[in-house]
Amino acid sequence: MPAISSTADASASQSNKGERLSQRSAAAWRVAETKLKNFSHEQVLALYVRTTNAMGEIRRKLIAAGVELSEADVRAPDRFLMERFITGSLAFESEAEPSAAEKSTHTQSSLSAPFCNPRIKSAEFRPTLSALSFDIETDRKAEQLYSIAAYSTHSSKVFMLGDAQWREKLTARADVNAPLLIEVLPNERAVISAFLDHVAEVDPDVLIGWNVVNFDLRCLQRICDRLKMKLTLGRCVGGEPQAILWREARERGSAKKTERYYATIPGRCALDGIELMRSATYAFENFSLETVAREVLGRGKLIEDVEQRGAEISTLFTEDKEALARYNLEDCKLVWDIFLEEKLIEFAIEKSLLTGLALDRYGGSVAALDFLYLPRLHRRGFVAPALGSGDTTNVSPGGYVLDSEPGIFDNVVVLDFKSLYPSIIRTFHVDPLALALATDEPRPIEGFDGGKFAREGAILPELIATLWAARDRAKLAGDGIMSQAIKIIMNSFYGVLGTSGCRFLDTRLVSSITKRGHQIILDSKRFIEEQGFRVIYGDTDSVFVLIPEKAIDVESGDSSAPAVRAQAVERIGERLATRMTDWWRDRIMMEQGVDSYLEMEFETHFTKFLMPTIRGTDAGSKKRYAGMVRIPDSFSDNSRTDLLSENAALVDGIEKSERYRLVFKGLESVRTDWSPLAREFQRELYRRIFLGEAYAEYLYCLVDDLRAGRLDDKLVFRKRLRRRLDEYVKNVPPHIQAARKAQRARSEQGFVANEAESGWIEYIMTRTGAEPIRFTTQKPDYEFYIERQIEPIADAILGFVGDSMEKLFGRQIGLF
DNA sequence: TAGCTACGGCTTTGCCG
DNA sequence: GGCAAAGCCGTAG
Repeated sequence: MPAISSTADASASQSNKGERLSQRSAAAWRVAETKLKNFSHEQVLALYVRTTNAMGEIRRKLIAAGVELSEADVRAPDRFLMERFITGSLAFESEAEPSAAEKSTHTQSSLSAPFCNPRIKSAEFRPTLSALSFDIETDRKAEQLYSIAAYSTHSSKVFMLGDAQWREKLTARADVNAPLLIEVLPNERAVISAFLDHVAEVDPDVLIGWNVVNFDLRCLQRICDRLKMKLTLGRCVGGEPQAILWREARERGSAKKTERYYATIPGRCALDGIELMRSATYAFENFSLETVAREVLGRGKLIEDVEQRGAEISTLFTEDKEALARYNLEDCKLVWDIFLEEKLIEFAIEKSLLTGLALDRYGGSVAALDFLYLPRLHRRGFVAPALGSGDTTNVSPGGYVLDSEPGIFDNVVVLDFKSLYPSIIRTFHVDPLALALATDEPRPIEGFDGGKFAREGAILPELIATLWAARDRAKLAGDGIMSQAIKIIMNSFYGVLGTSGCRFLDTRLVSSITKRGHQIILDSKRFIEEQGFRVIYGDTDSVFVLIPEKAIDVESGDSSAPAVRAQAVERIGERLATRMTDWWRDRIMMEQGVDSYLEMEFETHFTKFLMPTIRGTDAGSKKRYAGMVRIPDSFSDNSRTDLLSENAALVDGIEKSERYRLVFKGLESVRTDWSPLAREFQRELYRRIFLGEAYAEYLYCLVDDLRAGRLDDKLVFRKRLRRRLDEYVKNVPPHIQAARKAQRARSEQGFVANEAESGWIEYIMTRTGAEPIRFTTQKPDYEFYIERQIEPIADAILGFVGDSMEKLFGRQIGLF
């Protein structure tokens, strides 16, 4: 049975333009769904808006466009069902299997309005949303509310618990020009009420914050429950401000540590900076507000010792409320400025309009594919398979990683295929519908693992083409946000097809992508070698090509100027990429008779490049390398405009010296579970060796300093606990030993589990093993750090310059 | 309120004798 | 004590 079946559509009945879909029973939904077919594009959009809590601007535009919206439309939390309506999948899924007659009939759906992405169709529905950033301060132990700070375009204010004396003191100081407005209130209830009034007055579309749902909102909710009051942060319905609706996240595996909740705030939406940045593929050392703010804004929190801030906040609350208010408000501002700087709300809107999912849905790749795919499928008269019908017995491979040649090289060029997987999908018509239709076709396009694809009728390739074009337009228009949002969605299609959570799961689809990728990378390597070049490495969609001096001599006319030679290398790289693209175009046309959308491009020129061996062997490593890239003279640092581009500078561990930047991939210096000592050491040592500088003295001094205790602040390991502490039974690695010691120490001191610490452990290695940094007085075991952190890093590169730790320090480093 | 696989390094654990 | 396997984490793409 084909994965996709066709069905005859019910013919259009009478128009039901005023229909309101407020009923909740499944039967009613189903009836309404059939009526949906008669709805105009705008009306369907209106339904969508309903599902996304009706952000103010969209709502106003729809109203202006003559679409009626009831209060109920604004409130309805049943987004999931509504999404299904829009995608047209709900009514069919639960029905019996279509008859043979139905299967053989391809009827066009009666949905007349063009049903495509509204953002791409017209800019008209691109909304702007008003925001309010807020942050609470509490006594962590007793969960007493200290203050709530709120920051928005029009006003900033701190609502603080305090008695009449404080009130007098602080009010007296708050003159008109002071940017800090503190309202001192006598009890928690009054603080919350004042805050709720403030929110109602500002009337923001979105509430933003840092872990805002699962910390600030949850905490406020618990306090409200204790006070027996309603947390009415929602917009008004019938004059009544609405309370938050909570839904507990479903448990996922046994690794889950703490419960998580989703918040529905009628008429508004809570956007969490952490989740949003994660979904946009930002990467930081960690996602603490301190770290991200330092990285993005170049400034951090107001309290110095971020580690101990729990205690400091309590002290400030009793002794210096103004300072606490400033701190509290500054956190709001940091969040606000991060959102502003990185255009996070705009990103959320673009993503939402592209995927059809609510603004505060951060993952949802499967649902996004449904949103984009199902309407198109439906319009062609086909019904998608239900969830769980895919065959999960066979697994498809992932990307192909070429064996590497270890060593230090000059002039290595990286060529890679632009969006390889999307371009494979596009070129070879990898698509669920095309797979189903291929059975009727005399000469389908060949895939892998039995996959064959029809030459006409594929949906996914068309979808990618549309997105691709939209992305090119966005890039041209300088719209990095849009471009990034599209890129994420395009790249998610492949992954989605390989999960049992996706209705289209099929190994033939996945293998036809990844195994085609294998063929492409392997044959590309062969092609380049036939051109007389050495390919020393490659991963999934890239090849690393060594450019010999001789070729550079020829290309540069025997120039010795570094800039001229670098340009020559670049030209050689560009030329290779172009030839490769052309070669594949010809070959694919010949073999399969389709147009190739594969495009190889020149990516990077490493003037120096290092490929390590697998430790303790002579074999070249994979997914670990370092290189030096020349920064052209004309380079000007436009601060952080490149954060959303392919290589976010600080994320990849790039360091800028005067004319070069170092790139580290996979090596210790980009691994957060290595000590800062080791990470800094690797950067410095590689820099020296790449630039031909002396390193012996540096190493001697480093070891000296370490043993003298001058580097004690760089010895802390930081590691995540991916499961609950008691679940580590098979193995108890060092970080777990440390975490258990910390847990014991805390309970002895009568502390409740520290929220900030859950899920992470910081420890050092001592003579008696791993010790939690917060609860140890032990001295670090310096020999451990020399042997296990310095030595392996040093030897990985020193071997290539005929040196080693042993040569530098003698047979026994310990005896030096 | 379900994207994927490939890979390396370090550690503990289990097994051998 | 020596060795291989398994567990765990973080990373590349």
